Amino acid sequence: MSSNALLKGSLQTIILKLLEENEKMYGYEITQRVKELTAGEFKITEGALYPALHKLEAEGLLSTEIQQVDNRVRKYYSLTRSGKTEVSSKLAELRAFVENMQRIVNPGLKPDFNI
Amino acid sequence: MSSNALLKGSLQTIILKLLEENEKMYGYEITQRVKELTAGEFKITEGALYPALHKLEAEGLLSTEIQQVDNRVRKYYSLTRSGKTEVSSKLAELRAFVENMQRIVNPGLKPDFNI
DNA sequence: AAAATACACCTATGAATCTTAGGTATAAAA
DNA sequence: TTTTATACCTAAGATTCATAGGTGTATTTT
Repeated sequence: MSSNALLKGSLQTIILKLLEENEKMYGYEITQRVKELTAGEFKITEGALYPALHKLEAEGLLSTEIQQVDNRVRKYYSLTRSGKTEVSSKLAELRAFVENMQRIVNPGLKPDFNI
Repeated sequence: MSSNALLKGSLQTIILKLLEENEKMYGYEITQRVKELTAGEFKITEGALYPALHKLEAEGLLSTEIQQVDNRVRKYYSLTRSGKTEVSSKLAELRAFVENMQRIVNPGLKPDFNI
């Protein structure tokens, strides 16, 4: 996804958070939503996204449901119960990461907690 | 480094930023400084650090200087001119990453710019 | 009508980054 | 004397992602 090296490791967090807000989404929709939320700065490639979705499903964090729309197949993903728990955990990790990076790059500055 | 998946890709940024503030540092010192700045939450492993330092040196961003201290060898790293330029670029990337993650996980919230 | 783009899924290969697990050696502390 | 701290290093494997494909339908553009 995109050319930003920092993005490594953040894809699961992004997927889980979007599904926390949207009940169910399909793969292509996720790529578009991320593009639109970040003004095109994050581009999730399908080569990264689909394996990530399959892995989250295999771990029991997501469940799937196929739908036919105009002779096209859509595979909708939703959070399972343990998926919902995992979202909080991933967001806590993200907050900790940002705080710690702030301590390194902004030494002497009070950390903020709005992420 | 540590168990946080988000850290993937942030090591170069950390190294370059620490060297921007310290003139010169050696490898072991970097691991200790990061541990102390993050209250032990980021643990940079030597298996990650040394290859990263060697790569940054090979790319011309860092220069080295050997020193003897009590019969022990220390290899000090400093930013080259292009290393100094690269710091700004990496920090800009970090800010962009955080802002975009905020747009995803805190939709409807004003981004902050203190990183 | 034909060609290109958008929609929608997928996988395989390789690159990059990290963890784990070693190895070498000196100095200090238990 | 053994462990911990200091200080450097590498090799093998895991994980994650980008690139580059493949399949097929629907819509838009030419």
